[in-house]
Amino acid sequence: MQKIIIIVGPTAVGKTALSLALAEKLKTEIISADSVQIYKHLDIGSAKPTIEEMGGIPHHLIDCVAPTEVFSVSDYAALAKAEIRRLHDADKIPVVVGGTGLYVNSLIYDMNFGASPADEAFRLQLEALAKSEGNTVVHDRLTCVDPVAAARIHPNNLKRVIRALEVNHITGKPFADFAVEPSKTKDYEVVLIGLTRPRDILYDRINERVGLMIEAGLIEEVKILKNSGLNDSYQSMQGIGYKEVLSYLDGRTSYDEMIDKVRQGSRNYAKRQMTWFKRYEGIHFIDLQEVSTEEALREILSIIHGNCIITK
RNA sequence: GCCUCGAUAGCUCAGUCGGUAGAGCAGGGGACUGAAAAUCCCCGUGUCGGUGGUUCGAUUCCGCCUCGAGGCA
Repeated sequence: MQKIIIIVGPTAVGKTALSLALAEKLKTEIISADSVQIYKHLDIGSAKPTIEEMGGIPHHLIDCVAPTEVFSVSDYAALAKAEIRRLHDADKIPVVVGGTGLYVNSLIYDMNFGASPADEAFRLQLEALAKSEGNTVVHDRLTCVDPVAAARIHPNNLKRVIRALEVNHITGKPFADFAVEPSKTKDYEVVLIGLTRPRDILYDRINERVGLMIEAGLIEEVKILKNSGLNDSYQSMQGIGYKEVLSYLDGRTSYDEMIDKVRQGSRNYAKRQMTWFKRYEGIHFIDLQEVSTEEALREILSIIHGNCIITK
């Protein structure tokens, strides 16, 4: 079974720098697992590595779709798996790097996304129903057709309730069929590395990075996107840093407030990411505050080669 | 100097007709199967500015003090 290395961690922890060094050492290529970097023209706000930073190492699943397009996990899984196959065929160990937990899940678990695409009209209809009759009415419908899924999804989590109904609507089968215990993929041997830093230090880094993004021209970047016709109804514009700057450009928030909101959103996001990654069985956490890049690399290499040194 | 209004959770504030108090945000924990940087759930003891007084009992009423905002001189 061929190996893949997956490096995860909260935003601003230092994934890019480490993965670049690792890819260099392994003479391989990088596959991104990031739901915003997938978009073209969302560069500064998504902390996309620049061409210079990439230093000649090929990156995949970055700049794949236009900001006007809708993109989903199943799209991601298909594209990423194709890249992984290609690298394996070339005898390279793919390095997957990213902070989007669901995308990572789509690679390490066997997930069945195939059967039910999105049905926009159906979603809108149920959203309207929820607005007029309340969330519980929609949830009650789910209880009728799929009590198992209904029991697992909170009535207020409208998105999920609607998705479960959508699957049922399209396939005629309960959502729970797709949501059994996730089974680990047999396609490859996954080496999972989780990058961490003490909470307060990570938050400081986030706050600082937002300032750097502004200096680097984030507002100008969003202005161009806005002028090209994008607004907050687009999926791509829901990213942290984009929605807030858009709101500022529309005069709905002050400059200072906008900066605070971007920082806040990033911090909250980092916390959610950490919750997600903590759940992975067999993940090797490395605290970048305690070890140097060199030491981290050495540790990762020894994990890859079997003699696991597990860090605390 | 005088008058008025404030002072309650890390922040913004609500409230207690006198029986020691609660929202939003922040923060913490968690969930997550085709929007996931999205979406959602759970967690609130704080000398109620200080100090005297009235009272069985004061954060609440009264006096004084401190600090802040505004007004009049």
